[in-house]
Amino acid sequence: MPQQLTNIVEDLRWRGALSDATPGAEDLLINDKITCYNGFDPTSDSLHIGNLLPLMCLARLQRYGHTPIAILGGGTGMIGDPSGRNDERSLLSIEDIDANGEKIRVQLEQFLDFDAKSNPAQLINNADWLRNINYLDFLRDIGKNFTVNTMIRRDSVRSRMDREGEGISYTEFSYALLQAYDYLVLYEQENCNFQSGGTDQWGNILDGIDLIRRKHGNATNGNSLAHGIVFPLITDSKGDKLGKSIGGAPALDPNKFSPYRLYQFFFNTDDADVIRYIKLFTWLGPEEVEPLEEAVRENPGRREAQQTLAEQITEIVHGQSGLDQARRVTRAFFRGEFDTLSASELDDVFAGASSIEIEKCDIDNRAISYEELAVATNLAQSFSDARRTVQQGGMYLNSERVEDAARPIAPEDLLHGNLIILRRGRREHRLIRVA
RNA sequence: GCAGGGAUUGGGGAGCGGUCAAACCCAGCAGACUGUAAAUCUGCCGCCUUGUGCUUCGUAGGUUCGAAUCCUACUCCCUGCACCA
Repeated sequence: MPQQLTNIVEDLRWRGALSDATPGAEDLLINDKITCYNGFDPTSDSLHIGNLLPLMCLARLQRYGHTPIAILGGGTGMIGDPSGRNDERSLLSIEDIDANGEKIRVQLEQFLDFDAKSNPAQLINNADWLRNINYLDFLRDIGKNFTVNTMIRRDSVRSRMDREGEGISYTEFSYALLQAYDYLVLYEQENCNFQSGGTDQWGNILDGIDLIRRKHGNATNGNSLAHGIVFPLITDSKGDKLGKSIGGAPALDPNKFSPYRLYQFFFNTDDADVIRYIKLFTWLGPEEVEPLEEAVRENPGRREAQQTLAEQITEIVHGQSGLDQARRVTRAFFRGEFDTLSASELDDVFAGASSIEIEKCDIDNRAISYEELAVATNLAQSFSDARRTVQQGGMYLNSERVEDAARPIAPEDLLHGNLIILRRGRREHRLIRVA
């Protein structure tokens, strides 16, 4: 009998999404309507799957009637958060920050409901207030509330202080004040009394709460006026950060990381991690997840849970059309269903899988070798790599194992008269269109 | 500032005049086994025109028939000490 989730706290707990919360926070989440903000850094021009957890949690809060605020760090991004880093950041130009911010704004908008009647989401850029700060005023009003003694005790600061050569710049050292100030501003202007974030944000969040306490005192019951909740750092069963194995977290921007690739990324999740990820990253509840848990146990080979995870996330991030596309490409590559696809569906596959074009006459003249194509499509890093892999039996042309890396591509190799599929190993595919 | 130590192929880390494209470990890739999994086993893991081939061992020079290995200068890092406070 699946358990029932009757409130947001039970929900988050069941998902393993709640790592810590300030005293009294849970009571408010259950019995009150709160406003919670979460910051997103414009350090890159796309959100990535590491942002999925905070994003989903804001969305979950909204579904339980709370009001979410997504903060775009257009101001804080100019300084750089030292949390969780062991080296000084290089500063981004304002133009880059703003350009990144615009792209991220668009991505954020799809996760939250901005038209809800009682609790519409908000998207705010902290550049609005941070960029106009007067230094002297800030030192007098805000800086006075912080002691350096406490600040240097933070792990993120201390680890950098201990390093002789690098150290931490005054700029990054000051970061904590800015984020605390954000919280104060949001508390005063938006009635925002919750902040969420990863565990690495715990210190920053507490700083903000403390600042609000100094300015506004405590609630009548003695608890803080402001609260914080933090999410665990998501690692796989080997202890690696999610996405680390492929060298960096997959981007949510379909142009940087196609829906197909996102689908595949999650489809390949280990049995040991898949249920945990479903709970963290999808809307599915106990009644859907428990059967999947059973499926992993009883019949892991069918990969029902992995498929569900991949489908759910792809749809959440890229919508129904993105999911359809990912599915079509998957079917085409892994079941070789090219014959059954119509011309327009084929176009869709081309769109969903990165492809390149080559000239028909080069095929007719047998002017292009397999290894050249493999390198050109980035399937192999170098000719040596291509040959090596061929030698090891890891390269395929249209599902035929390639014996000779130097073999030319000939007209009879074309599928549908204009299509070539390269494959490396079991799941790395490249599509080549012949024009 | 003084005195020592160090910078090696993605990471860690051997090598200290030829036998070094450079041990070993991790990561990565391919194959086998499977389930587009994990574990395990095998192979690979600088580049190319596959060769007594080419370019690599912080940067620039030098010594030598020959240097990652020796010398000089420079850059950066680490450890002591001093200076400052």
